[in-house]
Amino acid sequence: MDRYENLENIQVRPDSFECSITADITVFGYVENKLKVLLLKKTVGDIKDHWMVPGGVMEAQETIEDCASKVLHALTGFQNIHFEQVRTYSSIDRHPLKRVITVCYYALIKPENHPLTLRSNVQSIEWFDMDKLPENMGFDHRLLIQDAYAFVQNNLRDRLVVGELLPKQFTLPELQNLYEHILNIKLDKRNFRKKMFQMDILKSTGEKKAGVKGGPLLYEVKQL
Amino acid sequence: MDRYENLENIQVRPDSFECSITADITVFGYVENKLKVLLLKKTVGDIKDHWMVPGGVMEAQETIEDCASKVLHALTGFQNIHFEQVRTYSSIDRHPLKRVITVCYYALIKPENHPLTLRSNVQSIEWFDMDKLPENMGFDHRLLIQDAYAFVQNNLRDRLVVGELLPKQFTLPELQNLYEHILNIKLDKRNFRKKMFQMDILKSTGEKKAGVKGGPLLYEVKQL
DNA sequence: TTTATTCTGTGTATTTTTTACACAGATAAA
DNA sequence: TTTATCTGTGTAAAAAATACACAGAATAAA
Repeated sequence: MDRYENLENIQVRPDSFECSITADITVFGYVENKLKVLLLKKTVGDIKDHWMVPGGVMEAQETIEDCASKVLHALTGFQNIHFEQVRTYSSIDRHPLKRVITVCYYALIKPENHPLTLRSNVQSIEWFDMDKLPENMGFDHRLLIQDAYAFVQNNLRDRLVVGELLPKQFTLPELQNLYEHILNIKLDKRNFRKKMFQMDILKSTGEKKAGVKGGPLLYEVKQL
Repeated sequence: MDRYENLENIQVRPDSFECSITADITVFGYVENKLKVLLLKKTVGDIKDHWMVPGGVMEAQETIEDCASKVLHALTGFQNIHFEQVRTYSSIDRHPLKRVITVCYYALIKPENHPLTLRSNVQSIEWFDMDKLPENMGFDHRLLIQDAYAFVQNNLRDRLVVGELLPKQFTLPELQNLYEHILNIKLDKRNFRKKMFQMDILKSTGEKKAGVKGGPLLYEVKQL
């Protein structure tokens, strides 16, 4: 006997089952030489007093990407943040109120460019060290962060995914530190530079960064 | 002025917007030394006479993965097929009848293990060469196939993603052909073998395949 | 049965890529 | 002015990827 034998609700119809969609964005930041994740507690909702990544429901007239922008802005004030899709989660009981599936994204930003403010509906918002995530996280958000982190690590291996993690102009040691902290490994200075230069993605500004011993040169990402 | 200023519908509520979810599965097959995609035309629905990948709506009591299994079985009869998530698409007008977002998967199967039959609601079902996809494809399914194909190629580079594309026991030349056709490049025989052996994923059965000149050895994938 | 044809299976030399490694010059701090 | 810290650079060694040819096995043809 076959559990699918008499299922014919394959076709999209006006009365097809519907459920809510949310976009969740794992926002990574890089500060004090540590990779951080932005988490918040809401003042309202079903799982108060639990930390979660920014997320919220999609509406009729928007794509999920529109929704992600909207949500990020509403909950953090951030605007024009680049993000990429990671994965979609659809466990049946992931949301206590009703059936909700969520499409997840990650974003990389530089916290000092985006000071945290308490927006409406937000009780607390904080950067957490990747290795010191709080115990009480809502929904499946711990899994979600894990997956997003793995995704970022993979992307970093052959592309340049600095995103907004560094200021527009940065030194090579700064870039290398970023890589080391995201990949969680130690890199050789000369080999790292060799690789970056042959990727041909950096442009020297000719200027030196003041206030640092050694007087390191400032670079920026080449625009295509 | 800010387009998001007075949006507060972030929170999941009982009356949050809902829409239908579909799972679409790009099924790749490998036959006659060619990589193929399984497409079908339905007898009912909104875009008749257009080829599309198997897909259908998710219901209340199932995850999207459940849905993908169900849909695949309903439309093709295939069962116990392994598939992986590729990406979620949410353009507003992608479906003519109503708002539908789709979560896409890919699967790799061996056509000769899964003969095509016309199931209910299916008008035609066929394997198409990857480089000879039909003109009249429904929805955004051409894009969807492109993305799935790129995904498979990437996976193949460092993992073994034979899926079900080959029989349980296969020869090294067969495996190499598969790689060459998926990656669309020519590989060196000796180097390919060297790589496979040092990946340590193959187990020799000790038997030779009959009916082939040279008497090639049969291998199978090592189970962990 | 013999012969011809086609396919499999193997090792080594060459090139390319990756890794390891140390010190002089610049700047800030003392 | 001296000291301490950080930047910037090249080369040698190791590892990985690539290029390449022929003998043996099985089928197909004579």
